Amino acid sequence: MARTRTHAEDERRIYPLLAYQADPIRESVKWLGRKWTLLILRDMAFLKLTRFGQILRNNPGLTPRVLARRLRQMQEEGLVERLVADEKVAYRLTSRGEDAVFILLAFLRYGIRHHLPPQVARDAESKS
Amino acid sequence: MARTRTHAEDERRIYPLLAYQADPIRESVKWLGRKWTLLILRDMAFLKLTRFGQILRNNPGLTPRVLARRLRQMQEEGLVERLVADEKVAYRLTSRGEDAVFILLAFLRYGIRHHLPPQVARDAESKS
DNA sequence: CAAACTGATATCCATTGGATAGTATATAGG
DNA sequence: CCTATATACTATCCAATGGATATCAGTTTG
Repeated sequence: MARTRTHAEDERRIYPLLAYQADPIRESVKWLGRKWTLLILRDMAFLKLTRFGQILRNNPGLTPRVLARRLRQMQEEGLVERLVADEKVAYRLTSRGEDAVFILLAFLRYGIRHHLPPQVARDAESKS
Repeated sequence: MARTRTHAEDERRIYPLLAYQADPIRESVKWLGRKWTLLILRDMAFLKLTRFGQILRNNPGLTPRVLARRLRQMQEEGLVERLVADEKVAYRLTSRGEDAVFILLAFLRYGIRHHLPPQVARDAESKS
């Protein structure tokens, strides 16, 4: 009864051979690709929102529990910093967080081309 | 005991006023931002992979169940098409799927800057 | 002084994703 | 000819994540 290998076993057999596979897309997707992360970055980068409540109100569907967890993760990953001044909390992008604007612009461009009513998309294209 | 409004109720109160808020980043993130979607697109766009098994083997952690579901969703969203020729299945990017390369390139650039060992990152920058 | 707003946290349930095993069909080798 | 292997999946089951709601402690505001 020779047992066949499972999928995970196959992977463990194959991947040690590569040892360190530099895979920048995989890495950056891993850090930035979780739900809400890019939308929070957009609010901070383009709309200059800094407050918990502002970001929460600007993202229908986002709940306080999820926003709190995402902001904590983004701090751990060095994308944002949490500042307390005058008893008030403010979140600010780090330089690493600001570098994500190029990704946001790529999504913006794609969204304009594919997710707007055609007339609006044409107007937007002609302006750029 | 005047009940306070829930978060979801607040949203329903606010958002109908805006009726249609064109939000290209939100839309494109919604379609492309689910786990594995961008990595599958990368495999197809850059590595020219077309087969289920190729994509599966190229993404450690991705399981057949998830890949099958993601490919089906990506077909529904018009990102890929499923072709059967000669009893063999092949997946191909649609033009909409190919437009996602700009997003992939933005992630690539970010990943090179922030998720590679510094020496490797410098080498990669100087070549571009 | 009470209501409302701030930045959260706690509890609970639904959805999604991951690990593993198994299917049907086809081809290859001993 | 029978076994082994590959291909493209599907089926079960469990774990992790996300969403809805309520709540809280500490200001502000009316």
